[in-house]
Amino acid sequence: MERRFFDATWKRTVYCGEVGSRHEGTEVCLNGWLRRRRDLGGIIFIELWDHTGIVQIVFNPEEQEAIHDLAGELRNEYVLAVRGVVRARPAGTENPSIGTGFHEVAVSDFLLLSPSRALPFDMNDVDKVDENLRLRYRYLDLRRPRLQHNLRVRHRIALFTRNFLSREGFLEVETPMLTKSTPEGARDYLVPSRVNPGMFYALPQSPQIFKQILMVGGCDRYYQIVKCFRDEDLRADRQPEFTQIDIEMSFITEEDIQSLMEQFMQGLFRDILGEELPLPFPRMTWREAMESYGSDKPDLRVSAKLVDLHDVFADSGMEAFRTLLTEKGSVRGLSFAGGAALSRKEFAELEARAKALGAAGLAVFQVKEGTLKGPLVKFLDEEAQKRLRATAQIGEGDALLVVADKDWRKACGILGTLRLELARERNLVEEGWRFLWVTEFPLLERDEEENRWVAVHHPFTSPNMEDLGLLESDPGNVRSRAYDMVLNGNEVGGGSIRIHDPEVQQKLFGALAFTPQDAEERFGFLLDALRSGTPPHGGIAFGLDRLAMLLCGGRSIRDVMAFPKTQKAQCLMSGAPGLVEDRQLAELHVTRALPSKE
RNA sequence: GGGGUUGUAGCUCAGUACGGUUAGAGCGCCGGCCUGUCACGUCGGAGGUCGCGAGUUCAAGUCUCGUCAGCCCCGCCA
Repeated sequence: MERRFFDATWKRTVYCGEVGSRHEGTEVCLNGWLRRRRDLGGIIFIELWDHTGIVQIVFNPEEQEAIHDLAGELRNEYVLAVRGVVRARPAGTENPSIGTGFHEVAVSDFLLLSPSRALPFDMNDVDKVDENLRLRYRYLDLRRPRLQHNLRVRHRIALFTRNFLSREGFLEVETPMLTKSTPEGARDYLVPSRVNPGMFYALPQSPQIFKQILMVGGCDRYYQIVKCFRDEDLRADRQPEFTQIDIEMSFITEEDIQSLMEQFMQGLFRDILGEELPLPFPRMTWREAMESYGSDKPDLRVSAKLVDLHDVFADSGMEAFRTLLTEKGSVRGLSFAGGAALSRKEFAELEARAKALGAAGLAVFQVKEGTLKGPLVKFLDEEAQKRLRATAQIGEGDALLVVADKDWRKACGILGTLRLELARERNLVEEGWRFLWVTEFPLLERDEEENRWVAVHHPFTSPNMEDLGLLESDPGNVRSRAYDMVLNGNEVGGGSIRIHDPEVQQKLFGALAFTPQDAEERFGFLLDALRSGTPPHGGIAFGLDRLAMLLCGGRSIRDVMAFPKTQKAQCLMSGAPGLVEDRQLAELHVTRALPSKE
């Protein structure tokens, strides 16, 4: 037979998953992958797949003998163009478990477009396959309905974002990928400059400074869906390159951006999931989040809260706690409904976990048969016991876990971790989408290694103007104008009102222990810009990958990225990163200095 | 940098607590039979450096040490 090629006559007239009653009796052309074949000796069925679904094709030797004979050679994942007439399946042979299951295509002719080798894993059973292999053969993994769905959801998120922000007057502006390294923050990915020997670009950790300068440049409202790069260790929700929805606005305060971003989320969830989010989202200060939930990104689906046991133990007979409290230490509790049933062994296991998190110990109170039990009860008089039960709101059958530490953040953090672990183990995480804003983060925190103050958010975040006076006297207690959007215990976005006053900016660089020359050298262009007529401005950035992950119900952002990297930041498909030739390095004025193997 | 976990046929796994014939199963692959299946059925066949390297032992998939890789977590991620 003459060799035939794919041409206009073989282009599909309908997607596989869309074959239905309206095509009955008409000839259609389908393009897709052979997902499964059932050769009954005479009649042959194949399932043809594309991203819309699956349809059954019938090769009947009585109807098309020559075509049927050729079909015997077909194998899984061959790419075919198939022509045939759509008809209702004979009564009793319908398959309601697939969308097209009441119809089939009686093939009249087909063209093999591309055969496939025997594949390294079974396409029909790919959910269980080792991620190693899935990443190496990502093009096969991508043919799974799950990943197809995720990529399409991700596209719809990006599309909704562009439509929403464009409608609200935002301008999408591209900022450079080859930019300048700044020493603050995450480790940079560096790119050597061939024409500037010894000099390096950095890939952006975020377009932060550029978007602020766009505000100085009169752009008023900017956004960008943009790749960002951070050379830090990976996690299920962290990749070295990831995508931000980056947003900045002029002449606004916190309330403006927060309420607009709530509307954005409301629209997005309506569009993607058909969910109606109630507005406004609750606001919570960072301090309250830490004290009540032991986290700066509280998961409100878990109802348990932490309590401050200062008043219970301040005058108690418990010497160690009393001393701790007089020295500004902290005793915190986590009420644990049903915890009275906890066995000695289970508690020991809990205590071990608390210690692994850095706790000196873990104490427990249990309410059994109306009385408070536990090793510390003997230190508490009747009054203090009453206060404990009232403060912690524990009743019959409940328990209270107690951690003491000289640092309240540590005590709360440990209980916050236990709170989540216990809730997950005991299925106490409620369904739903629980958003909130966390506000008033501290501006600065102490870096003990470098022995200096560093920015919690970034060095362009505006301090709360009321706290400006504390910048030199008590830097740790300066509140910032930063805010995070938190969803179900995930930080999905974070931003701030920026510093638009060059003097405040310089003051902050001072607090971060930059010399004036340092500041000028590194950020002089920003300071110059700020001195050139700068509107008050602020913004936010959302992690597109994390949002997509949550909206797809996934556990890892790898499942919403087409080509993710492994925990060692490698691409198993392409083999990146790889070695380069000496000639390339020489051009870039770079030499290798490999670590010696001990 | 640290802790945990996994690694046996192309894929998913069993076998390892207590070392002992020729390392098994299902799926996939190859071949035969089979005309309404849909995880088609059925008969047969090929397919193994038990991640890699040392060590203990008469004997190692199994025990010891090291190492590599995937995943989860801590540190880190303004």
